[in-house]
Amino acid sequence: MSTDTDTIDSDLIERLRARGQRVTSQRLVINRMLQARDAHVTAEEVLTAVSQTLPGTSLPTVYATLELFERLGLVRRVSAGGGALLFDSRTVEHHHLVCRSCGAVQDLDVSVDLAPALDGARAAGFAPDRAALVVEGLCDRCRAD
Amino acid sequence: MSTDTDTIDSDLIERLRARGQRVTSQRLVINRMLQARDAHVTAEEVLTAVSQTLPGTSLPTVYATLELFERLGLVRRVSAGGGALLFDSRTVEHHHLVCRSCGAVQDLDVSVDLAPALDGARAAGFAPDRAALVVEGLCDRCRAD
DNA sequence: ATGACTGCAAACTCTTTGCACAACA
DNA sequence: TGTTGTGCAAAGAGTTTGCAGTCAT
Repeated sequence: MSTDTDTIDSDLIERLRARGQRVTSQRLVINRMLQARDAHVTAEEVLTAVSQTLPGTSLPTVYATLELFERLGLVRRVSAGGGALLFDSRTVEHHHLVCRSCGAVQDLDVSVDLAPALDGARAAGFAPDRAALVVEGLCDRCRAD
Repeated sequence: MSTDTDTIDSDLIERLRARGQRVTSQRLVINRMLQARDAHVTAEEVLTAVSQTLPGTSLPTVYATLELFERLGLVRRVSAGGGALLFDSRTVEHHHLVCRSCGAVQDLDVSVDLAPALDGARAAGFAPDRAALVVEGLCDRCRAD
C-alpha cells in the first residue's frame, strides 16, 4: 500500500472528481491527516491536527468532510464508545477493545468466524454490510488501579 | 425465570439492601418497566413509561437509576448506535443488529465462537469482561426503500 | 433524626443547521 | 460565473451537575 502524500492526494482527488465534488485544501489536509494517523480519531482531534496546517478550519467543516469521506469509503464510524463519535481510517474489517474505565478504544486484530452471525442476520430479514466485535473490559493501564 | 411483579420487586429490594441502598418507588417502577419491556430502551422511553405510573418523575432520576441498576447488574449499556444511550435489561450475552438507515437496534441470537477474540484481548494486556458482535446493515423495513 | 434520593434548573458536551462570504471549476 | 464549500454563530439533542427539599430507614 503506497502511503506517500502524492498518492494519498491523487486518490482523494480521483474519488472527488468521480462524484463531481470539489477539491479543497481542507479536504486534502484532513485526508492526509487521517491516513497519517492510522487510528481512531474524534472530530475535535482532527480539527486540532488540521489547524496546525490550516488555521481557521472550523468544526462544522470537519464534520461535513468526515461525513463526505464516509460516503467515499475513506473512513468509517466506529460503533464502540458511548462518548464522542470516532472515525477510523482503517476501512478493512477489524474488531475493537473498549476500556470500561477510561473509554479508550484500540484495535483487536484476530480472526473470528462471523458466518453464523451473518447467516442469522439474513434469516432475520436483515441485510448485513459488516460485522465487528466490541470487547469490553479493562485496558492495560486501567488494570493497574 | 419468574417474572411476576412480586418476584421482580423482591429481587430488586434484596439487591438494594445488600448494598445499603434505599428502596424508592421510582426504583421499583423503573425496574418493573425494564423487566416488562424486554428490549433496548432510551432514558426518554423509560421516563415516558414510568410517568404513567409515577407522574413527575424526572430525567436525572432516570439516569441515576439506570446507572445504579447497571452497577447492580440489572441492566447493561448497549454498545451500538451512535445516538442516544441504550439500556438493555437482557443481561445475558447476545449480539445486535443495527440498521444504518433508521438506527434501529434488534437482538441477534446466534452463537459465535468468541474464544479467539478473548484470547487476543488478553494477549494485548486487556482484561475482557464481555464481547458482543455489532452487525451493521439494512433492516427489513429499510430494505424496502 | 439523619442521610440518601428526588426534582428542578441550569450547565455541559457533542453535533447539526442557517446564512453570508469565499473559492473551486 | 455559477455553484459548492467554508466559517461563524446559534440552535439542538442528550446527559450531567448543584442545590434545596423530601422521604426511607
